Amino acid sequence: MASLQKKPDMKERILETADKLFYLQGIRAIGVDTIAARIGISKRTLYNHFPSKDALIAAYLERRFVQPRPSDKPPAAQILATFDSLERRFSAKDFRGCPFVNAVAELGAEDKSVRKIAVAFKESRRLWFRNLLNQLGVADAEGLATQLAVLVDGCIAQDLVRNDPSMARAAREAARVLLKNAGVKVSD
Amino acid sequence: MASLQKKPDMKERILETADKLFYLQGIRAIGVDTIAARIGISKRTLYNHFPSKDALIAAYLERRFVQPRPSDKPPAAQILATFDSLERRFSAKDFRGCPFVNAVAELGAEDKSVRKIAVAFKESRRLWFRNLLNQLGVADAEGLATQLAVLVDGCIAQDLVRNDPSMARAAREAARVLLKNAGVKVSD
DNA sequence: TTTTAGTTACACAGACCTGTGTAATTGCGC
DNA sequence: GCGCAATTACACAGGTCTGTGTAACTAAAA
Repeated sequence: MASLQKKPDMKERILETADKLFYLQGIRAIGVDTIAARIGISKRTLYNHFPSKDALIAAYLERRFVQPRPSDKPPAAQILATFDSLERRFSAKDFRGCPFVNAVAELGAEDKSVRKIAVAFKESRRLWFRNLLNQLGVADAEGLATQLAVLVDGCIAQDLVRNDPSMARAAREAARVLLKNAGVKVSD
Repeated sequence: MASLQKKPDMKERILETADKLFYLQGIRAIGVDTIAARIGISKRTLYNHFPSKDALIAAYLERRFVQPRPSDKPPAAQILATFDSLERRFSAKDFRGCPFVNAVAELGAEDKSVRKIAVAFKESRRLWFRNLLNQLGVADAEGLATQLAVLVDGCIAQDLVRNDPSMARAAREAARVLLKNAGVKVSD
């Protein structure tokens, strides 16, 4: 009972629920039983869609790997808007840090596949910054992109422990100074 | 056998070992059996010194809460030296991020006592920065201290996933720019 | 020597975990 | 209605974990 068998891909339903639980409570803290029970399916069904918990973890992280959608705003505004968006997400009470950093922290360095996707995610964001900086004609786009990536992860970590969304604004202000210092015209 | 009963406080020996294992492999990943076995003592002895694993975790984090020792170097140099020190620690292969951030990531937000000590640690470092900035006569010492704290945690998180000690240098360069922008004379 | 505090070995309870096996059942397309 | 694929309930193996109970042992203090 209580299972009306909605069409939308069982696999996706499992992933949705795993995402919520893994992210909010930790990967190690959540067992597959818990996930199945939350959806109202049997554990067997879950294992029919994912061969192991590790596979589910991998799929969870891959699903979290989303690129920012392209924008027509000016590059400098896009960069600063990153931090505004972070501040908004910090304010939601279901924010609990970066899922990739958390996964590496939880699962340890020996878990190669987790570390691999985490690195890929971090690098993809750094490259997104670098691309915008190149559009702005910044000389050391490489270095500045790295610094911006550091600011992003820094305010995320700070908010994770402090629950203080204003950390995003601090990071934004720092980013603004760094951009100005690199010769970028920045409005506010 | 294999237990020569060295005097030095059993409690401290337990903490030393717990520290190493908790930090390198994760708190949830290490059981009390593992810690006891590593020292060569019985699990019973461990529980004679700590009433529960939670108590051991708390003691582990408290032991990690060390303040930087006072220095006679000029304040600006002390601030920048923070990042040099981080780069050195990143290069050691037994570095695995910030134990407080990791603990919060692992144990979740519901664990109040862990979060509490993590917040205290982050704030103590921020205040250390603020104090130095005040000595330098920086106008917004409060805000800049927060930004520096963000840079510290940012490069730590980046190094945790990327294993790239140069992240500390990127953060240091960003810190240098922020200091200069605040009117601080900075040598190199 | 006797007392005492710390430690040991070891078993065990109770919980939770991942993953599998199986036979019955359900819903859907045909 | 029939067949088929997905799902279900449920038991279970085998492992891990935290924490306790107990009786014997050891070393050092008294």
